Amino acid sequence: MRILIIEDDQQIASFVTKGLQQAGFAVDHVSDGEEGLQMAELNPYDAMVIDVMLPGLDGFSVIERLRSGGNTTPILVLSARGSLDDKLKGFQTGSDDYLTKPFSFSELQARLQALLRRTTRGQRQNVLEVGDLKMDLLSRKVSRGSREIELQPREFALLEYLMRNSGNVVSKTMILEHVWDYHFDPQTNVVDVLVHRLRNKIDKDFQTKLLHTVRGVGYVLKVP
Amino acid sequence: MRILIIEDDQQIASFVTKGLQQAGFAVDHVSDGEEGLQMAELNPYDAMVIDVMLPGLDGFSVIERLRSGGNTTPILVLSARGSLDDKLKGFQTGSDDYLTKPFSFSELQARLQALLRRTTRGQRQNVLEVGDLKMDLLSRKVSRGSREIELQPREFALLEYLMRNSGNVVSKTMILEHVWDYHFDPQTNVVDVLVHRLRNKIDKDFQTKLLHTVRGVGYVLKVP
DNA sequence: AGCAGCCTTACTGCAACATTACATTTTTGA
DNA sequence: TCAAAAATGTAATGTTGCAGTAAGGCTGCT
Repeated sequence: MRILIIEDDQQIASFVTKGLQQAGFAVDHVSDGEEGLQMAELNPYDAMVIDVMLPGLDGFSVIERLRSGGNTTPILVLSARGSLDDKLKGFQTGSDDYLTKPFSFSELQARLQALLRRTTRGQRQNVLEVGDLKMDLLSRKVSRGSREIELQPREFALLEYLMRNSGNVVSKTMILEHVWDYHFDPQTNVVDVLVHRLRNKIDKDFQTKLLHTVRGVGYVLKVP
Repeated sequence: MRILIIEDDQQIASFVTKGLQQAGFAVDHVSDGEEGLQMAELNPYDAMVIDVMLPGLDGFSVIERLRSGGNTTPILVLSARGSLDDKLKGFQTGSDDYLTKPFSFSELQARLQALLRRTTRGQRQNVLEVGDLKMDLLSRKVSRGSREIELQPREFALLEYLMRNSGNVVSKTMILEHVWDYHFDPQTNVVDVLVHRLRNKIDKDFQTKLLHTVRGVGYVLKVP
């Protein structure tokens, strides 16, 4: 899940950014409207958090320009307390929810997740399963059979990608794009190494292997 | 479900009263402590929402007198922002949860419902336990095994938060919000330092460690 | 056999976390 | 009310472990 935050207050921005990262989101943060607009147009975000008070191009203008450009990404607006006009204007211009400062992080997270749930309507599940391998996306816990498995962040991201595409072969290039956000060849064997580490954790101690390599193509996660 | 609200600020009172009525609760509202006490003694409420700042008899006195009279109705305390003392005093005097102003209605509703869920099935919890670590919320005493542990207020608040979420990872952001009531990034390592101090007291002299760090995410309190 | 593609292992840089000392704020008690 | 003591916050420094790199071994295909 990729989130873009456009907020000029460094303290709030840092707080929200770190909080969402710790909750497992991939977060980008910019401090002004112009830059935000560019980022939003260049990358496919699952949601955005936009402050209305911004130097230069303000939040509403950003939203207007995004929407008129055909962008339908869900947007959570941050505004100063008690300004009802802001709220109305927010909904009119095409945002999906708002939050007045000061807000609590847990509330922001709750609303953001509600927004994501609503817009992706049922597409995304909270639990992925392949054979006896289970992954809970909310608690970020992974288990095989009755045994819990501890994964590092990168390993988790890789496994998530493999599980979302289970049954299908995913190429190294695709893995690099989705797990590392690389759009070029790193000229190293990062993927190989990570696959190896993941195998040690999910396949090594088990009879039936789930992660198979397809020579010359890539990898598949499936029951044999 | 009957709820009593003791709150002198008319705007907040009206806001909360209407909100809860629309959510299907039967709500009574009074504006001062004396009257609240009488209402609480006369009627069987499922929960109460009490402001600490009240004209005449203040909120804490109300709670104290209710509790000493044998009343065990769950209580949600409303207090001014950022006053840690209030929180502690709140728990000491026998309230069950607190909320600092300004708060959002959805948060109040969520906490109230959590309170009702917690208290209606089974007894109200005055003691939290994780492994051999015990915390008594009323007497504010903490022990591990047979050994008593002295904690500072902040340490106590942190441990309480960890214990209430034992088994789950809590992020630093969440800790900042619930233990410090910060809604921004302090840009310092307060949390790290406090965790270290807490560890010295609850884990250092013991074989099995309970407080584990999850790199990049936060901390968990659990038996390994 | 030879080679390309993959696996395995060891090493290392860096960021996150732990630890410590010290400064500041708050509380306490005369 | 003031000063000592306690509690909490800040910042500098030390440590650890994840993740990226690269070298060398293995495997299966032509």
